[in-house]
Amino acid sequence: MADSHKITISELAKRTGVSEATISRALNDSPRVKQTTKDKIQKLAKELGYHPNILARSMRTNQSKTIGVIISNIANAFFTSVVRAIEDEAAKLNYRTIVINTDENPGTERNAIEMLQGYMVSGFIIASTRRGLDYKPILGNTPAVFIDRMPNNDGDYDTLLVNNADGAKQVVNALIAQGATRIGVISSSVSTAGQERLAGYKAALQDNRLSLDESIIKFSDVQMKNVRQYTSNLLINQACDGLFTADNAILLAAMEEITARKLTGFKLGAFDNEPWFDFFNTPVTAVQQPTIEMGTRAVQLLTTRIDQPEDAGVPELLRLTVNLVKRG
Amino acid sequence: MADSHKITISELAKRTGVSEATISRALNDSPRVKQTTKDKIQKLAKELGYHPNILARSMRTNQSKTIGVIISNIANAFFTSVVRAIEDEAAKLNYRTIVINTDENPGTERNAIEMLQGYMVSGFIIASTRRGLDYKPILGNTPAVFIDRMPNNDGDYDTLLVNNADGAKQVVNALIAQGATRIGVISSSVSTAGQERLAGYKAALQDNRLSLDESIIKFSDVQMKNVRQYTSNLLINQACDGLFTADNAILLAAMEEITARKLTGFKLGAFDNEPWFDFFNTPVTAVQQPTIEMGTRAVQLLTTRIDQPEDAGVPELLRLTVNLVKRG
DNA sequence: CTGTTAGCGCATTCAT
DNA sequence: ATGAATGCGCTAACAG
Repeated sequence: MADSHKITISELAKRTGVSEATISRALNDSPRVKQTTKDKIQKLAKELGYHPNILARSMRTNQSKTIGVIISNIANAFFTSVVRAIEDEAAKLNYRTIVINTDENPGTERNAIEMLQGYMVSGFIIASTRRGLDYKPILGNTPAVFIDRMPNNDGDYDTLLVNNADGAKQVVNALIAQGATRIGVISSSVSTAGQERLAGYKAALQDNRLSLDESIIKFSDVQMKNVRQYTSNLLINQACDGLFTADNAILLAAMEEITARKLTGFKLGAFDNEPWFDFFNTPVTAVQQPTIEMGTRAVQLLTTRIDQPEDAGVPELLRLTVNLVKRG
Repeated sequence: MADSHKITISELAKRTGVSEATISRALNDSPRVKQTTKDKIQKLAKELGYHPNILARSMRTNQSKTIGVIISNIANAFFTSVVRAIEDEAAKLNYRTIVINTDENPGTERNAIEMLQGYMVSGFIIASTRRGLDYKPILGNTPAVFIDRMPNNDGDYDTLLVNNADGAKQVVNALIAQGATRIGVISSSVSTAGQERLAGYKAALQDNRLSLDESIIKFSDVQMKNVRQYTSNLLINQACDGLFTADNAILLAAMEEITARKLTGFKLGAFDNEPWFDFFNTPVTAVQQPTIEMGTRAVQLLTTRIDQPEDAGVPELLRLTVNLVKRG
């Protein structure tokens, strides 16, 4: 019963006696309106609690100032942090975000993109869950930036990754420096990042003249169902004195097994770092990904492509650096 | 260059020779269209990759099938989990969500609500950050459900809380059972939840005939700047043999101090639980909030109010139960 | 500096 | 069973 009458531009026009066009211009602070008129209109708008209908504006201008963010697994603290940075930077640049979580489900990803097209999103930021997908026909002319994982269409889109191989190598080197000589690894099969991290693991072994044993290289499934079993297998049966987990989700699943079975006598390494790793009973040496930078840069790259397409140049592949955090 | 021509209803009308109205009806599976016509149109729409413009539809129908979610601190794992549940349930009921994080900033909260009004959201789910605010005039007739924190307008809106006092009491009782006799507490001053949890703490002391010492009751600031100092103060200067932290953020800040100064010889309790608390070197007894249930129920309450306002009845205040997880 | 006109894409009367 | 016409709220030509 409060707002019996919704405040629109035409409502303001009626009340002030000027045309809708003038109201619109005044509200958008156009220089083509006399200052006194502007003042009067803006004052009234504030009094009446006018707020623009973003949907109508988006339709009219054919751009919604909204970024569609498609994330493969929001439960992963890494993505949570990236999304947070995306939202902050987007807000700063006067963009809104709509975040969709795909749970690593390729079908969901495609649906999400198409649904967001219906929202007339100005662009996408995507942590891709399907390696093989050709995004060009789906995205059409809509700008997009890919993060964390390389899409098939590298070359068509700006892509923002970290130096996965180097980071993994740093971790494994640290484990070796801590005395480990037989280091098991549980990597991820779903993302390109997992493959690169595995390559870094191998490089570290080679640099340290440790032999490569394929039987202590494991791959987690999407739901992490097999990680606990692999952990015991590596640390007990395979007698590993080191374990490298290739992402956050894998580490936590492995820690469950380590804690439950009170496994000790090995060095633990991980990709992805969280402040609360400091509190773990089993020390974990990890690389911290630049999540804030990744989210911030992604938005900047995207909005540049949206707002100044001519300035954007050819799509780039950027590699951000990671930081080693030694523990134990 | 791919989709040189965007597929709209009028485009489909041209290609099929029928009117836009028929296309619209067919696409919405109206019974007022011949089946064969429907089939033909739906098939073509699929072929051409037609997707409805949600903005146009929302404007026309005056409802966007979108839920505005306003969260006071998304970095808190508790809220992350609730939001996740909200998104899942909303998707199931064919609603979209737009999530805005206010960082406990009251000004941001108000802006967020007004901005989302511009998106014509069908309703709000709000973790309020301002105790004193009267939401009625801002929200108007838009349905809303409040979660985690009691708004001033209880009675006007469905509200979904946990049994804070009881949960805190359970934790403190457990600490006492573990042998603690002088339990310091760091609570939150911003939310109503913090006050209720403090009441639960006091109740537990009373039940166990422990005296209440106001000098070991502290309140965190919003940025948790003072928590580390309080932690040392309580555990060292005040010689507490127990510490109760009233939420996730407070616990983590306290753990920083505990870890840095290697503080031992006390029992730790907390509101909010995370799976990885299992891995901490200092065991923490905590209550797990029903985050999934809270998110799910919030969406159900809200969508009921949106879709069947007559069935919704008077606004309810619901208290969900929490589960104690003993450690140490 | 301001007004008039038109249309974004869609769903919905009211016709037929 | 289908079509014609209208308008949601806004901005962008085009006048003047």
